[in-house]
Amino acid sequence: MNEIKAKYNPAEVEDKWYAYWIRNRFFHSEPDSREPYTIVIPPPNVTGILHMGHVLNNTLNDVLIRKARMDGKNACWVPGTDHASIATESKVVAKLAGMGIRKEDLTRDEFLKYAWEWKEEHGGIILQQLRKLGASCDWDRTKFTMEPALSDAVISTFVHFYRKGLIYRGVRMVNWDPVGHTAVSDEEVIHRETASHLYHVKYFLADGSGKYLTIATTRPETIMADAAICVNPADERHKWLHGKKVLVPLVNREIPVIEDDYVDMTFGTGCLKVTPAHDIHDYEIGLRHNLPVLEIIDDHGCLNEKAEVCVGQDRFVARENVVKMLQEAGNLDHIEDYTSPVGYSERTDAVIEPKLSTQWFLKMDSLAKMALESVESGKVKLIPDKYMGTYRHWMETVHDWCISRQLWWGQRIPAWYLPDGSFVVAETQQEALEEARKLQSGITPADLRQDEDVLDTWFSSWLWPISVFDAEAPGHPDHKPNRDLSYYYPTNDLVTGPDILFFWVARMIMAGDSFMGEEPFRNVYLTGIVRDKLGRKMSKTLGNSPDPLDLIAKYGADAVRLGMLLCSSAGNDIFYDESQIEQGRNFCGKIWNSWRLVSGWSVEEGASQPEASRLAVKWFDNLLSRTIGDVEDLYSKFRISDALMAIYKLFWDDYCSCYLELVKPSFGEPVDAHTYEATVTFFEKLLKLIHPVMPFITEELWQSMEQRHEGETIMFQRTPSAGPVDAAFLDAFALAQEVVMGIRGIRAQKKIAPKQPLDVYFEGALSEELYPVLSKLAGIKACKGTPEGSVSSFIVGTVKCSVSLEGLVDDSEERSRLEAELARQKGFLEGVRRKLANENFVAHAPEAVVAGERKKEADALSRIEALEKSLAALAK
RNA sequence: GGGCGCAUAGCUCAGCUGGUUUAGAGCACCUGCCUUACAAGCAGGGGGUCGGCGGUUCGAAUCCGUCUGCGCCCACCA
Repeated sequence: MNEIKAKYNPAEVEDKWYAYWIRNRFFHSEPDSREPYTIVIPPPNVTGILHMGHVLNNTLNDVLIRKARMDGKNACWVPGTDHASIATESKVVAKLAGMGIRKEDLTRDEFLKYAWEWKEEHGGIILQQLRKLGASCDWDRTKFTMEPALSDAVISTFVHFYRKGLIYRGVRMVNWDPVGHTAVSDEEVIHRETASHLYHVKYFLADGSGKYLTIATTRPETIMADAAICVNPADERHKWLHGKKVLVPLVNREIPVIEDDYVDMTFGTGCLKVTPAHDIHDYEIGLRHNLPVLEIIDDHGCLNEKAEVCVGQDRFVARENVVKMLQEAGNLDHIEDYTSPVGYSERTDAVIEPKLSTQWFLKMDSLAKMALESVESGKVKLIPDKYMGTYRHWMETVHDWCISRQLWWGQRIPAWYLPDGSFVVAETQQEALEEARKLQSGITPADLRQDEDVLDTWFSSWLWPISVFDAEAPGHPDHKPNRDLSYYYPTNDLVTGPDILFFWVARMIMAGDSFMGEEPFRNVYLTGIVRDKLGRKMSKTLGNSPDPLDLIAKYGADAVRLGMLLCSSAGNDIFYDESQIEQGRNFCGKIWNSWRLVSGWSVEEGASQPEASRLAVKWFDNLLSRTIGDVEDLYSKFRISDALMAIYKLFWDDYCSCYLELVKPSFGEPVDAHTYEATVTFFEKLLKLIHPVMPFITEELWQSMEQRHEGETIMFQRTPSAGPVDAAFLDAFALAQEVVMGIRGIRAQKKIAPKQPLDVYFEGALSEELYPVLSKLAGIKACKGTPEGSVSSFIVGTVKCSVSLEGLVDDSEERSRLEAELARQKGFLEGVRRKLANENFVAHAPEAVVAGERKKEADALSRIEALEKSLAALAK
């Protein structure tokens, strides 16, 4: 047995054991005959740094993986990072800007060189940080979504879907991010209610009559792109306009008045300006009415020469100026305040500009159908299942996925254009050349021009659970899985946030269905969002997110892990507060000190076991078994925080506060060997139970319990199993504990020192067997018969406990206490009797329930009798 | 605008298909204790008419309806 320090020092212990685990490659997994248990990490952005959300997510992942490992499974947690194309590219652009370099001035290759340098420099910091948290990832398997093999998988997938006719190229209205200079998918647009104005603008008739109509618009800067004015054909108010032409204000271009049912007669003035280039609905109206498309906003969100006015100005600057000009020109009727939803880019927070452009799309109908079926059939379980509804809704209304991005950082779209504008899709340039030559025989490599765009990041991350094992599999449904893939796939559980349920989870299911014919995981545990005490989402801009590494340094990783888990039921948001981490630290201290106590005992081999110790061992053994059963059940339902709380209470309240107090020898006395052995065994089991949550302190203590050898670890110890449970004994013991609390209560109330011996008389169903427990925990002598003189009495269940207090008690105080209790009991009895007097109740309720009520009645009566007796005795 | 979810102690939550001594836990709080493992601790204690109203039932925190207040998702009525 090793010396144990007075205080637990997490910093030193954590680094030591993490290095030990790595040195022994305990986290590494290879396929073998054991049952696999697999988790793939939700890959964080390669240039990201650890935040509290990661802490929560990865702690949960680590708890699951460590638990599985101790359950004897071959546990494999695959780590890695995501290239996060738009997020990373914008960071690189910002960094270059700081160096005075503009992206536009670089070639693609030059830019990518910078980007890779950045990735090498900052990439993987977050993976280093995860080590501080204790994450037991198989680092040998670390993957990056843009590494060559995984990129190849992305390309194969693209080609596969293209050849199946699921990927197409087309001109569509897309969500344009004018800051990121790229299209983004519908899912990357966040709508927020935004205060703006509704501008009422007069459009004069082209016939010079001076008549005009008024339209309401939120976007006056787009009027120069108007192609028509539209009214509802059923709208009587505007019948006079049918077939007329009006002039676009400021530019005086003539446009027709058209009729379309789309127009809502109750909104605004019932007249709509149609701007096909800059509004999705207008675009559709334009298609129906064959209207010209006039684009006046460029990729940067500035007005171009086609606008004729405010050329070169940013769209919001132009808005102000156009309004001024309208006013001056007499075209502005009035302005009203108006709040409407505006789309923002998830990544850059820029206001999304609907923009017509040529993009690549993946047809979602059939994929979404499969993915919906996977969840509805229960093959993939969402935890909690409240997300089923939104999942279904999304799957049923999903649009085709815009997968092209006008960026450089990412997998470049494998399409090559021929000089005549036609294109071929192929995995390599060589193949593309062959394909192209089938179209035009004389094509040379120099004639081919590869598409400039890259693929959406999610187009690579949706392959993650497959490609991390076998990058050949995606894109090749007939591929024979390699050893890793066939062993580890499907993975078991996925822990992630609900915010990427559709971005990522749903699409992984689609990819799994498509290429493996099997869902990529069984359970999806959706965590909440980590918020601060005030309920605000943790964010860098608010500055309300602590640095997890600071917390780890201050409290220890185990404390941080426990603190995060304590308050994290699945799907609910987490209200982070540092006090939770303090609680974790305190628990570490408790565990530490309990072992300090036990390890300090001297053992006397031949000594007989005190009765209190024998009972304590029997009790804790049963309680441990029962709790292990409960904990297993809670884990199976992913009720991690409840499982943790059960172990926490078992350790602290039951083992430390009760068990150790019962078996603790008097100061300087030795402990008998039986008790000692049991105490150590219990402690070791408790360490194993809590190890998945608190890996460091448990390893430290487990290692110090006896001489261990290199290569031994608590990590691979088996989860303690539950033995038979003597429920009757546990109940009897619980009753005794209540008696102890009652006696302690009287001591506190009467200010009687804990060590002052007391005689206590018991009447009723209290097992005499447990008297030694009472005696040790409450410092009393248990007596039979009737007490003489002053007593203070209380009732537990149907046991009357009378504490003999000759000379110590104040009768009037005792009387009022007893009277209050009597009144409470009478009220209770009355309630029970009211129920029993109800004929309907007796007739309709199940017999067992009625019997239960009768038992309550009888118990209450006996308690009342006992209390009355005590009061009568007091009166004497 | 549509859909989903949530309202239980000061805070965070349990309470599964209605009946287990007239609601539980952790934290916080209050009162005693520096009792030789631990003051980051020990012992004790207070605190909720289970959001409002109505209904079903012998019986409702638990089921149904409705109202109120939150949260989330979806949706570009200009």
